[in-house]
Amino acid sequence: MIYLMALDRMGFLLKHAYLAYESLAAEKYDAIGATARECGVLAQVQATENPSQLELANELGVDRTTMAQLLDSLEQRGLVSRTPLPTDRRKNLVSLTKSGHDLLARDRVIRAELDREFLAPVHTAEQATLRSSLHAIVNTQRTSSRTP
Amino acid sequence: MIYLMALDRMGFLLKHAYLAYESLAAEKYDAIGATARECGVLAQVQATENPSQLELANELGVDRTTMAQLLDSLEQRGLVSRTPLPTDRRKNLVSLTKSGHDLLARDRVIRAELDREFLAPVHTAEQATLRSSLHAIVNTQRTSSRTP
DNA sequence: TATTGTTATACTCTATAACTATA
DNA sequence: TATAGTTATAGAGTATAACAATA
Repeated sequence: MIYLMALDRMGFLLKHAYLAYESLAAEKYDAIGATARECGVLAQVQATENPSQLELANELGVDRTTMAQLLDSLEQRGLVSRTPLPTDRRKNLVSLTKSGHDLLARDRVIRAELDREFLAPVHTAEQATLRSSLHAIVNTQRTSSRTP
Repeated sequence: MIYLMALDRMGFLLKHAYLAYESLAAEKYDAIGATARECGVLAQVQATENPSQLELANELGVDRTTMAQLLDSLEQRGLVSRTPLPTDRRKNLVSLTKSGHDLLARDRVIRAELDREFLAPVHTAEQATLRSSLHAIVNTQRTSSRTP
């Protein structure tokens, strides 16, 4: 009888694929003094155009306290600015600085190389499938676990 | 100009797919009083047949101190036993107890349902591709980062 | 002297709770 | 009274370091 190894389990595969990506990303992103995650926050700020901190947190699936910490660091390094919304001063509108924009340009180059290297073991034809499958899973889970 | 959202980044997709799986797994596995991860350890013990703690740790990609903690808990619950190897008493051979075997049988049922539900958003034809792609990535990274 | 396993400790990531301010 | 943001704290998961036993 053949026993299924833990190595073939979905949980193991997802965890270690994630860890492998993070490890490779840490190497590559070292050159620009920011993490892949931080660049993800910047990208979301750019895509959303002046989100509040809470909107940003909800979009990225993190707690607002975690977002506050991330933004503290990004702001201290001059990558984003926080501006109180005049019509509702409880909200901080987050926007990219010039440095933030510049960093995103460098991020794009690094990420292209990172993804290329990370996905190298997967046949070219299946790389898009991998991405779309993950996308489908993540979108399903995220939309079904939203609080009303 | 259209900006790429952070939500489409590989790191984000992998992380949240992993978190979604863990969240769903935590629900399902609650019924048997063990985690998916613990069942993965049991499965690896079964597949390897009497591994030492260190072998087990290396195979599963965790630190030996982490493995010691995992095994402490599994042993206390009567799921595995540790036996010093007579020819090298530094090594503990890990083996499944009857309860450990029984739990693995229940794990198989739970995992089938869990995977089915988790992979539901992915077309059936692409589910195997997702698994094989992750497998290729994880195996590549793991074998290339082994210490000699 | 090197290896296996154990224990104590520290670090990272993240969330919960309590607080301030604004509405 | 509810919401946005901040701060302090705690928890999970993991690794590093020091140690004991064995080789």
